[in-house]
Amino acid sequence: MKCFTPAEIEQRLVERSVLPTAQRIPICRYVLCEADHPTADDVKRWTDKNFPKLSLATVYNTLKTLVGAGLLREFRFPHSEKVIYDSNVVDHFHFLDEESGKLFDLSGEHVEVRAKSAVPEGYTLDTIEVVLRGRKTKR
Amino acid sequence: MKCFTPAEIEQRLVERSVLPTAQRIPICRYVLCEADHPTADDVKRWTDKNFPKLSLATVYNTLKTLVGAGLLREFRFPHSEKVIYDSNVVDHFHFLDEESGKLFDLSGEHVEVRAKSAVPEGYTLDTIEVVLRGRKTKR
DNA sequence: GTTAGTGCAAATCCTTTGCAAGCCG
DNA sequence: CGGCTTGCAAAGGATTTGCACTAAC
Repeated sequence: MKCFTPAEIEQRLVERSVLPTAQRIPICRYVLCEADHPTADDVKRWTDKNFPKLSLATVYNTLKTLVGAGLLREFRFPHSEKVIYDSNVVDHFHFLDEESGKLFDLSGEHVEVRAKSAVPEGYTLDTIEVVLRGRKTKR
Repeated sequence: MKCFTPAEIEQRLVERSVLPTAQRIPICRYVLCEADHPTADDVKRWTDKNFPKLSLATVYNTLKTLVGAGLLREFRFPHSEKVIYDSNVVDHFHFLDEESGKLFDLSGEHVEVRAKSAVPEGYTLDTIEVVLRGRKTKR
């Protein structure tokens, strides 16, 4: 898990032309460092504990702003209707624990996709998404 | 696109212990034959045209029943918050046209995934999901 | 006649939006 | 001052649910 100092967070925001407001910094602290594939709801629960005056709308606004700034990615997975945010903005895949819903990041080294003949006639391939699903091995 | 006769549809339902009611048969006709990755909404729009008395709740109930019976699969894709139904119940992957939202089925021949080292320690791999995303080639 | 299926409307969940008020440059 | 940000509450879209009604064994 990456860990940025408050100063580093502020710097990253400024770099991307996002004003580092009093609400955005704590949200970033959680979302970019501490959290692991959180939902908006997870973020709200965390801010409720730590920064009680922060509103749900601001959570959503900030998350959207961060996604727009390229500091965060949003995913939608088959197992949940909620949007899931990922501070890992490098291309990667996921492994889903079907029991707990926990997600593991998989880098390109772990998964190889060969999609040569898969792109329909007249189309250009843009991105590849892979989700492996499984569960804890029973023994 | 598969095409079943009304009799075949009825038989498939009965085989899976799903009562072939007056509402379910038309829904199946659309969903199992005519439709291409429809949403619940698509189904409702179709029944509104062809079987006006059919309620939204029945559409959802029927879709859920069909999924439970293994006649239909449901998917959730990153580009849409709606559930998408697929009459192709054999394992396969998808190509998404990011502009139109249209989905193409890809069989295992088209895409090869090597996931050897990707499964986290202590986990067993269950299924693999792949979505390729792209758009029409500009020329 | 009992059980399963249907229709309707209300409810729920997640997310977005409108708008008035606050803050910062 | 003027624009961006915030908070609140209301609205919105997708799906589910409660319940009375109907239909099929």
